Amino acid sequence: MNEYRILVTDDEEDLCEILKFNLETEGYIVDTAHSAEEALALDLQVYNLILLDVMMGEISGFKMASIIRKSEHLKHIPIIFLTARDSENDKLTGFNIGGDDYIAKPFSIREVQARVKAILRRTTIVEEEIKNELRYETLSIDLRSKKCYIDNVDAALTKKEFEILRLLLEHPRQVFSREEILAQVWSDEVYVLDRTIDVNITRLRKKIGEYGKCIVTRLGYGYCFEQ
Amino acid sequence: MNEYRILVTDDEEDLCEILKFNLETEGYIVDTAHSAEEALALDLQVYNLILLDVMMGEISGFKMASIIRKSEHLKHIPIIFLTARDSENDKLTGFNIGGDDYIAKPFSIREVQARVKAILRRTTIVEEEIKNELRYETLSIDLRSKKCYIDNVDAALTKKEFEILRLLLEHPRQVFSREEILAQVWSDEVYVLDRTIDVNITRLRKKIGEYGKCIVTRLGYGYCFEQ
DNA sequence: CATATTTGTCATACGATTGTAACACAAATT
DNA sequence: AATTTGTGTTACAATCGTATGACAAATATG
Repeated sequence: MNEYRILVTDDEEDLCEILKFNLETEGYIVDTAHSAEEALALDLQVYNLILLDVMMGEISGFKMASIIRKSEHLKHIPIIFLTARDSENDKLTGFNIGGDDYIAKPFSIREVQARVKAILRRTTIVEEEIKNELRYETLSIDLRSKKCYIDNVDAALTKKEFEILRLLLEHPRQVFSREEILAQVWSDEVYVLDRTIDVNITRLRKKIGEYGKCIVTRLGYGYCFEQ
Repeated sequence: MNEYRILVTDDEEDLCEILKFNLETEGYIVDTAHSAEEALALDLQVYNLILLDVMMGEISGFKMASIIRKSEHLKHIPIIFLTARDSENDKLTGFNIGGDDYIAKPFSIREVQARVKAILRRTTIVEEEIKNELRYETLSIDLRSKKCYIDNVDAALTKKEFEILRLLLEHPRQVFSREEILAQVWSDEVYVLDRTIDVNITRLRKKIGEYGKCIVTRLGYGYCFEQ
């Protein structure tokens, strides 16, 4: 779930390999294609990002990008164009087609890594907002279905457990006193003892496995989700 | 308190209204302006976010953004650019001006809502963190996480230690008598001896290393944090 | 209405925090 | 210099705060 798939499309095979190697050291899964035709034959929707050379054989990068942008299943995939040093026109065309970024050759590997990271971060934040989920590593909670997943497996939290986790996850690093948790999670319901929270925290911790350690007890203060 | 004000600036009045309506359903307070001139006449510092069309009459969105970025009172306000994909705008490099995000037209309302939410959350988290921090050189305390860091390393203070340090740090150079410290930190809890404070001060000093010297004893008066 | 699930309370055990006492030392006062 | 007063420091004990299992009450579900 934390793994991003990237497709590198460039007719220079050496360059493809350099990019592949350097992006893989960053933890991405990288495939390569050496022409637009080859790329379009792949199942593109598995990719989270496409690096696309502008100048390629029969079908140019721009042409390929516009094909992608016309496909319902693919149009959301961010595209970074690679092209020969700033011809302002190319840059314009690139953005017009809907490229998300643009890197001029020759480029530094560092620059590519940075831009890739920035784009992926931006798009995943937005995707999470659209899906209404909160996430920390492979722990995610879906605010619509009120479910908590760990490695995409439902942790089967009860209502109280879910609401406590939600509160903590919405404000990471902030310590919540028992009074605050009571006010937020139990709201104006009947009175319950402070100790009740401890018990619910214990149950929650047990259900979320390793992530249970992220719910930290701050002695005398309360509880807190630590990243 | 949870109300965010957003300014939408676009010369297409219909689009402004659509955005206004859809952002208001999300609970934001939305104003609109139909030109940069109109927008700049407003008291911009009340806004938490500005949505800015790039292509507008006399003053472009980029121009307006750079004006905002040059103002001390406004430069922190996040800006999301709205750009037309088919525009001939030759200032795309202006993304360097300091936009926080950009959205290409035509866009889905969902996408706009998501990006707005993402940006606002990000900026408020940062603001909260700044607001809730007390700092002296490389010693900092975070009032939300109740933690004290020295050179970004957690000093692992206990509750009493933290609360004493907080009191002193909130009023540097002010001498606090033991009675005052008791009242502030122990409040109406059980009685404890004056000497208890000495011991806690000693423990605190030990934990904050070199900064321990900043907690100065004023003989016959009490303690004080000296910068 | 019966059953399953969730939630709350109690009792106990354990460890961290905090308070106290005792002594050593420093500063002020005589 | 002697005395008084105030503070630093250590060690130890008391207290406090929390984790957790077991059970009961409440709530949801069929």
